[in-house]
Amino acid sequence: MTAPPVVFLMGPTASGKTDLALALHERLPLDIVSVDSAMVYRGMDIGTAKPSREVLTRVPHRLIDICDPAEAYSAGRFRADAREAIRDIHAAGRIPLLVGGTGLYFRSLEQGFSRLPPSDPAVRDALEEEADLKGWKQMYALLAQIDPISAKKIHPNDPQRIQRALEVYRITGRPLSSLVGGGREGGLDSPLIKLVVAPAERSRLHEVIRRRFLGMLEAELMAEVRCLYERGDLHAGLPAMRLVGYRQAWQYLAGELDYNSMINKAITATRQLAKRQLTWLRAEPDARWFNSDSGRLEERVLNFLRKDPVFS
RNA sequence: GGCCAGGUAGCUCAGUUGGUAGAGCAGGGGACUGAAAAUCCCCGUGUCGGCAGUUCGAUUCUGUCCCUGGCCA
Repeated sequence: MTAPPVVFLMGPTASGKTDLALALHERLPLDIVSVDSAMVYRGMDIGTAKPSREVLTRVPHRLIDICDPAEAYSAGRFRADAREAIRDIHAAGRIPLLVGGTGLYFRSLEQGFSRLPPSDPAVRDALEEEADLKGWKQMYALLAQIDPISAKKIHPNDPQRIQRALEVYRITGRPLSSLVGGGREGGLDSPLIKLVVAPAERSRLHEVIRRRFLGMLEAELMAEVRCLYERGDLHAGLPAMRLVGYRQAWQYLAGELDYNSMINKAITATRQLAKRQLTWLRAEPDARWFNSDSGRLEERVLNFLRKDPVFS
């Protein structure tokens, strides 16, 4: 008896994953788990293109609205949360449909992680302060001393990864590279069906992204962001406030951007996000691709799934 | 109509004391082990507005024409 299966539905932002997932849920014994680093945040609905309130109550989605924007969610938490969700769904005799566009989350779930410590805000703050003082060049030099192997892999201009490598060293006393060397563990051992939906034409995706953002503004995105802005305990450095759209809207509210620049920069940032997502997807082995801008998408995906013994 | 300032990469502009040019942004490709909608790496031939002249050689100098913006009529 092999482990029960799991379906991945992956795609860049604005490719229609959410609607497709709902359609699949209606016709097959699939329950939805979100794989989205932005939809986890509560009170961030319009800009993350979450399914509507109405849809969420009718069709449960796991891993949406599970984190306050003041907190940093993480790939590590995702992996644990997702495994629990998968276990529950399997226990109910159904099949998990993991839907989203966050490449790192999919990979960490599928392949697991090396035994590394989770991030530690206190250590990060300390490193941040140190870097403000000495500069990241110095921090990189430090890393090169304690962990030359990691330093070789990390670009000197990549503060985020330099910081993580130093953090791991401070917490464990061991270089990141030595811990990663042990390989990953805790990956999924379920059979996987991987679906990718993406438009064949990039220009088409760009157009959809533009229209969608303008639609978000009409849906009162600014009121939503103003609400977050006025909470008082949030700031621009938080992961949640660096999300595409929210970052630019925040800058606009802070008077750093005029309204039109805000719109243009948000749309541009979304396009760039979609491009990065596509880079993950192209590297994904064994995925079945569906063109999202030719017709009858649901039907094509459904036909494909029904051919699988899992659904017969 | 006159004067001035411009017309250089998709956009904003720099530059060449004459040897056919380079940044930022956009765009494309890539990386990705607890922030990942994040963070980073790589990629720049374009009649240097048209035509003519000077010159071994003009995008660079001269003339002329066209276009844009400003000022004056």
